Amino acid sequence: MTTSRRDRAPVSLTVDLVVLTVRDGQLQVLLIVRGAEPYAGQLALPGGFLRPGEDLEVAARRELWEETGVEGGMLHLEQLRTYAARERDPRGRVVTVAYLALAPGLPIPSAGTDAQSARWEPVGNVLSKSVSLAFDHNQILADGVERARSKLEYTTLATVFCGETFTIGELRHVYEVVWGMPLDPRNFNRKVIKTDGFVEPTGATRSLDTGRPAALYRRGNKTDALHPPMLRTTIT
Amino acid sequence: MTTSRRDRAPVSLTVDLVVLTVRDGQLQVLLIVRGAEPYAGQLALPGGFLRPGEDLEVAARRELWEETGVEGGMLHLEQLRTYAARERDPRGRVVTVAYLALAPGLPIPSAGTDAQSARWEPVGNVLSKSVSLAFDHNQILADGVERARSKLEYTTLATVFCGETFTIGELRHVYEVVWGMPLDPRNFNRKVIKTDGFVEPTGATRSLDTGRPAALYRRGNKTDALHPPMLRTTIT
DNA sequence: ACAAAAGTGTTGAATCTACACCCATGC
DNA sequence: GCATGGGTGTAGATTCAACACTTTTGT
Repeated sequence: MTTSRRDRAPVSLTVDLVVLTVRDGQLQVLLIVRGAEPYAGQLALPGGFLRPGEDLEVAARRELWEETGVEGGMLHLEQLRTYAARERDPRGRVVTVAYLALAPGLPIPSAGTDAQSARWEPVGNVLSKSVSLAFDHNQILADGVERARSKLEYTTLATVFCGETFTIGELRHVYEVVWGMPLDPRNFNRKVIKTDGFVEPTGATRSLDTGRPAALYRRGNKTDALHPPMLRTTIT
Repeated sequence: MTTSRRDRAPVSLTVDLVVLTVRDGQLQVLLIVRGAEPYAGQLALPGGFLRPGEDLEVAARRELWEETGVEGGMLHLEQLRTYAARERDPRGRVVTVAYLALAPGLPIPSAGTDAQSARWEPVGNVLSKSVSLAFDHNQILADGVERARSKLEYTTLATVFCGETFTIGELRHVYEVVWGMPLDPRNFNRKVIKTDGFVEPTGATRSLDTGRPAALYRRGNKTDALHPPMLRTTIT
């Protein structure tokens, strides 16, 4: 190690969050309107600077709370990727660690202290570039959505989009929205039920406006890997 | 954004590499003996400080070359994860971005300028703690191996462990070593051949010491996703 | 001839897909 | 009754796992 002290680039670290939910039959992302330069007034992912001695995941939950009022205590949070391109932030060398959060349908967030406002936006509007985000946040969002899509295939993660208890139909709805394709309700039902540890019945049922009441389930004990995976047999 | 300047923790960024290869029927990782404090004389993953204005992936290839003499030009390199626990480095707040590299059987590296020596070590010896690494590198290695194992299932990545051209037997050997389980040569053959874009025949054959010569293949045009995946049907 | 590795055939089991069909509720 | 969504049955196609068997080389 002959690295001299001046070869060690000191950088600022930020944490940004891709918070996804399923609302109104669409996959939506939580965005804020930036209140300060750079990119003041523009839409961006929630996030901010890591504080001295703070852990990344702690910082992620804190920023989420401060900027959007969303309580991060019980949502699924996983590290997505780190972005460090030189020109990504006009303030200098700012490296960001992006996190992916998946949440059940959340209340419309109330503006916190650090943001003028926060809101849900359908990801389709952002990915198609009709809504443009600050920094490289369009890219980060695209990576997050891609991660979510593929994780639905080989993990039980879809259940975190649902509430504490849910019907198989609701779970199927999550898959259909995230993958953007219809699934056969009858085959989906069987597949989920017979996959060990995916969901477990609560015994209760839920009545919708119309139709037969559906059995309610909660998340199974299998946290992640699905064997065999839920296949989307169409082309990718 | 009311973040004051002192709330922005300046950190040092390092890049560390989990370089995996298949040698002598074992999955092996490239390690160096640290030449400087902290952890001088102890084994560690190759890596080092990011230089001002340097991109992460460039830094990863540079450190690999400087510390081990391995030419990173043509090996598969992907970001693994970022580690930022407060106590992970005695020098202060040092955050590391870990990269995973997969390479065909490489020559035994010659020591470079920054390391007293570099060598291959079977990952089993490290994961079982009979070999202990500096910093949190044991954890980083475990995460890298886990990533490699699962990527073999649903991507064509196993081919990067092979040379430019390879036999199906060699490819199967990669799977067997990384997954640590025997596979049926006959079924494996068919599965790989019929999976569109996995491998394509070169027309040539290769003779081993004994047995019928095997047809040679090169990587197919499908870079990543495998549909359907190569399933390990046994318990995980 | 024999050993060894490559590759093909085949068979029964399991799974997937596309339906027909029944069930339970609100209106 | 009728619309609507929940859930079961089932037949044909596809895939999988296991293993017999043939092919092609070196010795």
